[in-house]
Amino acid sequence: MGKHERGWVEATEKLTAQLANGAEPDPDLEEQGRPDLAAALAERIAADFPERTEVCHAGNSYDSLGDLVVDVDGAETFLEAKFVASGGTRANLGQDTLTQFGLFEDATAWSEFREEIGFPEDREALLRQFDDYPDDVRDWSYKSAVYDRAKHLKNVVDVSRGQNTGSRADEVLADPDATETQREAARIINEILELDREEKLAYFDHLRAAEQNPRNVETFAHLIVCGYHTADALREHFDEDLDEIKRLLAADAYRLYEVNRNSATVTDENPAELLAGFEWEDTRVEVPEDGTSVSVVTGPPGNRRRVLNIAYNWKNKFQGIQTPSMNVFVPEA
DNA sequence: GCGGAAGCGTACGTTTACAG
DNA sequence: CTGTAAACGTACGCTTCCGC
Repeated sequence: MGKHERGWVEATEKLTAQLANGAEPDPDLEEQGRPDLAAALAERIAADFPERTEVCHAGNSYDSLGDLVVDVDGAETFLEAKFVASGGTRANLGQDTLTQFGLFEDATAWSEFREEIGFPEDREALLRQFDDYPDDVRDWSYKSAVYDRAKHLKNVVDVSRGQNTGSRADEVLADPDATETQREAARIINEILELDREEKLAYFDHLRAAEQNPRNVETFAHLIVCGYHTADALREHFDEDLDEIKRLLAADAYRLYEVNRNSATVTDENPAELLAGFEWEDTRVEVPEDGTSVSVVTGPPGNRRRVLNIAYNWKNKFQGIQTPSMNVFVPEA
């Protein structure tokens, strides 16, 4: 959900609370929010908590977890509500999230690491090897100079929608009918892909050598599993709330509700079940020798479990070009 | 046990909004 | 305008399943 959508989301959350309390819904909120989704969620809360005495909107207040708090005779359950357009609860995070939130001590951020090893210069040198760029590609003083040229190389090898750029480059190189220009573009694409892979492996070597902060790793994992999927949400809850989250999970007092924006279907998830059997001991980020994603693992040697997978990716164009990012997945089983 | 279909997790692309 | 975060879409490719 985009940051631009906070407005209607919050209005819808507040409406949900009013409806679940059997109160008259505020017309302003009905105007700003999605009354249909609020009604669906309120109905579901009513069904799940028939003995409720009150539902409060917790808001985005920094000292409260969840979006809604259901009171049943003084016992509170915290609900995090997500309004989604399609399935999947994965998070996309900024490229430097793990170092920003102190999962590693004294480790260089990914963005900074690339600068230090001269990745941008190496990439530029590779892009400069092609000399048939159109006139409108921007000057090297713009970051977009890289994007424009990469885009052009993709056009030259003719990558179709959804096609993996590297596989297409391989096809071109294997095609006896490909032109020299196409081969040159394909070769450069592949060299940049390789450069990026090397860069990631080198960064992982760096991460592997760094000290970790187990408490921060544990906090990060809990927040992700509990539905805090944006940098802002992580920031709001990072420092203070781990113990509270663990208390709520142990007391089975925390739920995630997902409302589909199109169908108004409500599904729920109990993070406590997702984490059932986890022993929060020796929690750390496992950084593989040969991959481009890391895992948060926890538990003693005999009962080591994977909590999250975190992939280091670039969105847009192809790997090594435009938007470095981290995709977070909760492994299925 | 073999080849193809189906299922599924992930890799990575596009779109959109917004800050500066 | 440029740069970027985040939501969302989609298909690759690794299993697993299944008919033979």
